[in-house]
Amino acid sequence: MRYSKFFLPTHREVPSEAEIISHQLMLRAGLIRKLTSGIYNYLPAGLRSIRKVEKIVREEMNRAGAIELLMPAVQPAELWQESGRWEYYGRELLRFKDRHNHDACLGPTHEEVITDLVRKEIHSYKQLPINLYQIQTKFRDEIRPRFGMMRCREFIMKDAYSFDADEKGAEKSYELMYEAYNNIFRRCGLEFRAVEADTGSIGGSFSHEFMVLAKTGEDQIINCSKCDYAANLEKAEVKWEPSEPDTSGDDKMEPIEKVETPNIKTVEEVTAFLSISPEQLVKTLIFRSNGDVIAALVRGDHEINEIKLKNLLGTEQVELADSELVTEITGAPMGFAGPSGLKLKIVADHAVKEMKNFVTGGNKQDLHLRNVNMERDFQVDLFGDLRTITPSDACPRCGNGISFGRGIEVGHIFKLGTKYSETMDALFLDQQGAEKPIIMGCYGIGVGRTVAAAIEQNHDDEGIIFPIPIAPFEVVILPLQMHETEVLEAAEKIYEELSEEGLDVLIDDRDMRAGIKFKDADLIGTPIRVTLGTRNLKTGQVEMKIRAESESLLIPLQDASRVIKEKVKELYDSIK
RNA sequence: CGGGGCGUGGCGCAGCCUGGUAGCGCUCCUGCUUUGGGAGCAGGAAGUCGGAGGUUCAAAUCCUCUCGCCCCGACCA
Repeated sequence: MRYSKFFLPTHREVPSEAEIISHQLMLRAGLIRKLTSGIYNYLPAGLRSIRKVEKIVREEMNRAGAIELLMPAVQPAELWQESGRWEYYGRELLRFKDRHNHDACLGPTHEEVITDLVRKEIHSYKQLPINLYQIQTKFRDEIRPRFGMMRCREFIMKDAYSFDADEKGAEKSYELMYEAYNNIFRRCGLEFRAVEADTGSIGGSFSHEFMVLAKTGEDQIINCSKCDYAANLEKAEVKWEPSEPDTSGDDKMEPIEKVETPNIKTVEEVTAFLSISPEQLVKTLIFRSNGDVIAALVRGDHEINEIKLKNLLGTEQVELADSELVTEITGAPMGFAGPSGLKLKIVADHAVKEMKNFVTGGNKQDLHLRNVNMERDFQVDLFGDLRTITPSDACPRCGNGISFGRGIEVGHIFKLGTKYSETMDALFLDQQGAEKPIIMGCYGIGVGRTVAAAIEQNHDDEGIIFPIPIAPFEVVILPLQMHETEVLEAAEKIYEELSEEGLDVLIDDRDMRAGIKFKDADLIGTPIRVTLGTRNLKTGQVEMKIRAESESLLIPLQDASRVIKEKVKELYDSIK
């Protein structure tokens, strides 16, 4: 490609709308332009990068036995009503009416459409297993789009759906996708990690997220220092074992004691006021859960995990109560809630089970209680893992230490089970002639987000440092003196030779000063830069520089194409 | 939806408090000089100051409403 004939508008200045580095660089390097909030144009260079990710995705999906198809963006409301998600998906689902006043939506995902297709066409175990995928534009009307390509409303997604006759087959399909995803992100040149995750609104029983490791990631992830356990913070299990029964006799229940705590509300304030440690206090949190109100108890030094709470309760939604509701339920302003005397369902974290003679709120303004004990002073309806893991916790699998990090979710795979096939009657006849629901899995990759994550992970002060497999161009050639025929001809020759080899080459044939060409080449992040100038051509040499390295080297002009080609191969090999 | 911030040539911003000729840097165009890390000089183009209403002799500036965008939170792949 000739820069002069291409459409690659770069900016020197950082657009004020962009906060994170990948967003800034994608705008500056001319990869994307915003149309409106959360909706972007992919400019030609950005599209090239997108297409390269798609190509890797296709190759690995096909290799795993999946089959590509393409489903519509526009979907009828009936299917969503049938699955129940017309209500449940909420305002993120962009709805509209067509001219006949029929409700429709723009697909944020395609479980309904694919399940409908499969139930109509697949009726026998002989047609299973099958895994169908597409690369298609999705629309999710995000409450708050942000960070450029990271959280858009309209975005390109690869989504795959597997259909199996039995649980064992479904597990196999899941593992195939797990492997394929590892291959895809490795081949994109990314540093990533598969972590256990919550299933969210897609539903299902089990899932992994593929996280590109980056400081600016929206998700917190934890991983074990010894074994291969890794999980999203919101999912990470807390290791809990009942401790040995205390036989020392120190566990005697003391009489309950009221303490005046004027305007002392937070855990910090209460523990300081009473000279106790947070481990001696139980936090009582009031939640709204599908119309019910419940109380959740965690130890003072622990944080409630709403997702775990939601899963323990088996409800679709939990919401921390507002001050009005707290006052109504406990009879006291926020900060003085306690479990004793509450006429509510009470759930508690495992750690609370071990506690004796602890402090809670007194359900009265400016009152706390000392020496509160379970059973005697209140009953817990349900115990469970309710708290967020902390750095001092042990790995839930092997018991060794864990570490915290941040990641960008670029892929997510789910074991769906029969959630959709049962509600939508996607059934098949097994070998015995018995009718059964098909067992499903679904598997997504954010294509644009993968490009953004790659930039987030690979950049410096000058701009992007693209991993070569997803770079818009593999090689950029800079003829510095456009009026020197010697320079121009040498550059053209290398350009033609490399292009004929099938490499993606950009030649910066603009009549611009050298500095501008260097700056743009660095900004765009092309892995290999070849500079031709009168200075080095005098001695028959051209300069080759790897974007990711600081040193450049001189190579003889006559060997240039061969050496560059070898370097391209070397860069690819370093990734595989 | 709650909190905060911002809308002024393509981009980045000043001007607003205290109303009175719409400015700066970059970009863009022309010419000359320059030419290995975002050149210099000279000339030039480009803005209904987000929109609507109001106050006023006079509004980018003050008031009211409204639309859009960004950030934090809630929420969510």
